[in-house]
Amino acid sequence: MRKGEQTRQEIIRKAAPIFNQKGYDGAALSDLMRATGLEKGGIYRHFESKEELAGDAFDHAWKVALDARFEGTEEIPNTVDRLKQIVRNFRDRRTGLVPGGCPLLNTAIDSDDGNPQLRAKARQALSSLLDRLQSIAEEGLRRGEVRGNVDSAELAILIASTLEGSIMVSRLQKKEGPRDLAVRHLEEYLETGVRARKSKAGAAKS
Amino acid sequence: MRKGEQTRQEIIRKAAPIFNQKGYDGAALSDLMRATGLEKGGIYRHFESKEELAGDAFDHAWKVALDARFEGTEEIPNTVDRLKQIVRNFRDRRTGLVPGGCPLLNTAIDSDDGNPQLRAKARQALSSLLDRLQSIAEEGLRRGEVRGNVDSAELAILIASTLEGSIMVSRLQKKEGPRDLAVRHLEEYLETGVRARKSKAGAAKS
DNA sequence: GCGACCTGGGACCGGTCGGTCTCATCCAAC
DNA sequence: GTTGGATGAGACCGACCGGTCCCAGGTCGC
Repeated sequence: MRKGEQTRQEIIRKAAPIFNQKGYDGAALSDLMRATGLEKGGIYRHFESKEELAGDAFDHAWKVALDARFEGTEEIPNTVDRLKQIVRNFRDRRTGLVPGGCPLLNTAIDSDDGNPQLRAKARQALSSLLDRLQSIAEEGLRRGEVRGNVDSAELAILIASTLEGSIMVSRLQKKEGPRDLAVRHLEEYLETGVRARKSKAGAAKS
Repeated sequence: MRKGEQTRQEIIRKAAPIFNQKGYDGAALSDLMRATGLEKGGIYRHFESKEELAGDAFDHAWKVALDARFEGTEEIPNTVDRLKQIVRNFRDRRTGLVPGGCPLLNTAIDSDDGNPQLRAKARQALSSLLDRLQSIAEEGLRRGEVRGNVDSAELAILIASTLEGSIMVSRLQKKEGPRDLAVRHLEEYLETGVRARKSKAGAAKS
């Protein structure tokens, strides 16, 4: 049972870009066979269905994306600085990502009408992103680094949706400008609308 | 040549929601046959290929969406107020739209890897939206209603991508909150970061 | 009201889809 | 070194894909 698991992971790794680029319907078994170098039987030995493989491939792609976006941010002490770095990571940390653009964006649109299983995975992925952003904002609120009138859940949604939208535009235009613009806009917003004013710093709570 | 054109338009109208919901690959001829009530031959009489039909269906869906978003804004004298109303229209003018969410967002993601013809249409659709927003911003700059340091092209991109991203999140969560939040955020930004300060009003150019 | 042509039905096509099954081979534990 | 289960190949399946074509019937100009 050792070689098999290895092959299984290999299939997931090779299949993820196909699903991310072509979507669920667009990714034919023949594409997956070519990408993995396996015949149909070799693939179906490890997965019950195309849908199961697509689900695992999405999980993989999303984990890679999420890791890249939060890479090197845990140790930033100030929560607003941490959020700013996460935003910048959308622009700067792009190596090693699964090709085809943001898996969340792709899968959300792809599974919009049908495929409830993939849709559930997309919703869960969005939640995982929002939860991490929100908990940082909440920490900032507790520590007085974030202005008291900021709603942490709303801030998380604003950051995520602004970035995702700009990624869509950037990919469509094949230009990086829109994404970079969104990053700058959010940086400015975090500075002017979220970070606690200096006069209040340290005098926030305790 | 009269009845035929009528049928053709009917097919486009009926097919648009199918393509918008299921995507190009996901929309099978059998779906289109069911939606239109025609047999295969009846459809292919009016279109050379599925791709041509998909293109026309997208054009239709996008026209409807664009009209709704700019509806009742031309007559607003102040350009910043006009932009604010356009932003609000994303939230408020939703009747009569082609079901399945924003056609631009859907088609941009759908055609991301392949289908160059649909992709070209999506790019063109984005341009049509950005151009209209940008020209309003430019008018505002000329009239001194928009702050001089605002880049009209960047403002257009920021508005479009923020709204599109929030629409994706809203559709995924099946909640309207994220979209409404983006509308509020943009309204505030237009007020605090775009509208010319009162002290300068009237003293802008001539 | 006739005739020509426009229109739509539906059988038919080759290809490809996702999925199954059998069998040879490989590998690993003993 | 043997053996039994894990592994992958690839032929095969029925369904359905997008697309073609011809014919019956409807529509329209005259």
